[in-house]
Amino acid sequence: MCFEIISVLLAINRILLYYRPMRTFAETKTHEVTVDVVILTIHDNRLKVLLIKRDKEPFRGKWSIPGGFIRLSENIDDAALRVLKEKTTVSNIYLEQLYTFGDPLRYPNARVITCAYFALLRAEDIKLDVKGTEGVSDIQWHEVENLPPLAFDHKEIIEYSLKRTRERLELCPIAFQLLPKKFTLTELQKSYELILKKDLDKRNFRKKMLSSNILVETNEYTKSVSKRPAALYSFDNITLNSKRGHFFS
Amino acid sequence: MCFEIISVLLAINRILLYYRPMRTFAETKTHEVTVDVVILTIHDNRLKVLLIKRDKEPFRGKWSIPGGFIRLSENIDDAALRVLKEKTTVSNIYLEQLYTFGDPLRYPNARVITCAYFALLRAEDIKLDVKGTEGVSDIQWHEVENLPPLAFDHKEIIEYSLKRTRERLELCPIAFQLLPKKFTLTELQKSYELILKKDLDKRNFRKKMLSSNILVETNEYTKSVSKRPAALYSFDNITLNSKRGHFFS
DNA sequence: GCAAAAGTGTTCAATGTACACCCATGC
DNA sequence: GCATGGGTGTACATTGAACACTTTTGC
Repeated sequence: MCFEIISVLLAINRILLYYRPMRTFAETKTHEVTVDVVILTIHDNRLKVLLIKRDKEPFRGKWSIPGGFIRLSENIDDAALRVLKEKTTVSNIYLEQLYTFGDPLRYPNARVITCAYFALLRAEDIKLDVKGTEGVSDIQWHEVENLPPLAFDHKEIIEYSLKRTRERLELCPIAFQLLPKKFTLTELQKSYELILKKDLDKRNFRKKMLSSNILVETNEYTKSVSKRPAALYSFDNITLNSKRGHFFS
Repeated sequence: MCFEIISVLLAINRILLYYRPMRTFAETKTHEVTVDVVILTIHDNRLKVLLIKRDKEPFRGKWSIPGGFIRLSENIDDAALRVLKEKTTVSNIYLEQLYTFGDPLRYPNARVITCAYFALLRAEDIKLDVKGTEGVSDIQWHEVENLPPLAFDHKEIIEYSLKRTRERLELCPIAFQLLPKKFTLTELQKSYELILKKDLDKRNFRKKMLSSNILVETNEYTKSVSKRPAALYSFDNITLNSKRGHFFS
């Protein structure tokens, strides 16, 4: 008898938890846990982050990085990948857990802890498509140097992802993940300069890249206007993977 | 009227949530979130981790790293510090968020996501005291090279903390945090060797340390048996802090 | 022929690595 | 006087940093 009452109450409990409005989160004894993914790419010689415009409270009308609640039976990496797949056509993606942000005041009227990830993508692998994404009125690339007002603590999260990307880049050539499959050395150098926020010496950069044996000559060249064509390179996955242990120590 | 019923149900809900047994966690719509702290030190020329013996299910009788649930109004760093303070007399501690582990199967019969931290402490700052710590039957240092069977995924968490400590040590001299306030160069070198798991050249090591200007001569010497006394050094906090921007990039 | 970006080597400084012997002390 | 760990310097290799001119193309 007692057990049946508790079962009924638990069932009601579950339903209430499911439909409770945001503002009651803080009144329960639990935290919500989300993943948020900073998606970076390089496009038009600019380092850009994918932002969505929120069409629901809180922060309706503000921009934010894509995210979502972690499902009960889903591990956190899979949740991040799911968020990523909603917005992109992923393939051989660079996705890394960044940091977990959990200030009690980061989310209004609720305790929401977010496990932040960052991903490096080729711009060509992105589909900018709002359809089917509930609560989103727009989706756009934004230059990281010129961000609009952001929801929650997403400005801090993006800044931290840039810092981490910079640290990673000093150890291994992850900038490839941001470029088209075939790229010129100048484009590669430019991507390094955008991430590291400093100019690099052209000859030293090329020497270092070419001596690392991770580049493959494609024997193709750019066709451009009024200048010398540039050699296109691609990225030696096999050599990189064999060096991964070294690059990532 | 409807509001009152909901209020009563929510109150019952809160009570039930508070007292529900572990096995019903997974039946609710929420995750539990904990912090776990890997506490490292060097003692008797060994790298050691602080473990507690669990006196409650799950994993009763197994060893685990100290941890606890994050309170609703507490940020995650504070929760980690709270766990640390229960076991130690902290002062100027090195505490860093490590990684968030959230495999659905890591915790039996519940979904518990844990935000792992690691801390580097002087052995002298630890109090090994079980009193007042509910659910703990023992607390001991264990050599990281010789761990007992551990609860949950704590073996993985410890291993990851060692990897991270190694990476940090290559960038900045955090090994100080593990040693007594006054130490010999040989002790410092030994701590590097324990963390990096490789032998270092004595002359090169001393040259590097002494030229970095982060060591202060105390003009004190060890008094030992049948050997030459060794100079004791301490750690120049001022110089280190001014270099922190550099050490941590 | 000119604008615009591609491509190319050498020199120097700093840093890391290898390596072997004398010193101070307690017993 | 001997056992034990403390303390010391040089030579070489590797890596990073500075620096300016020629080449190829489209117009």
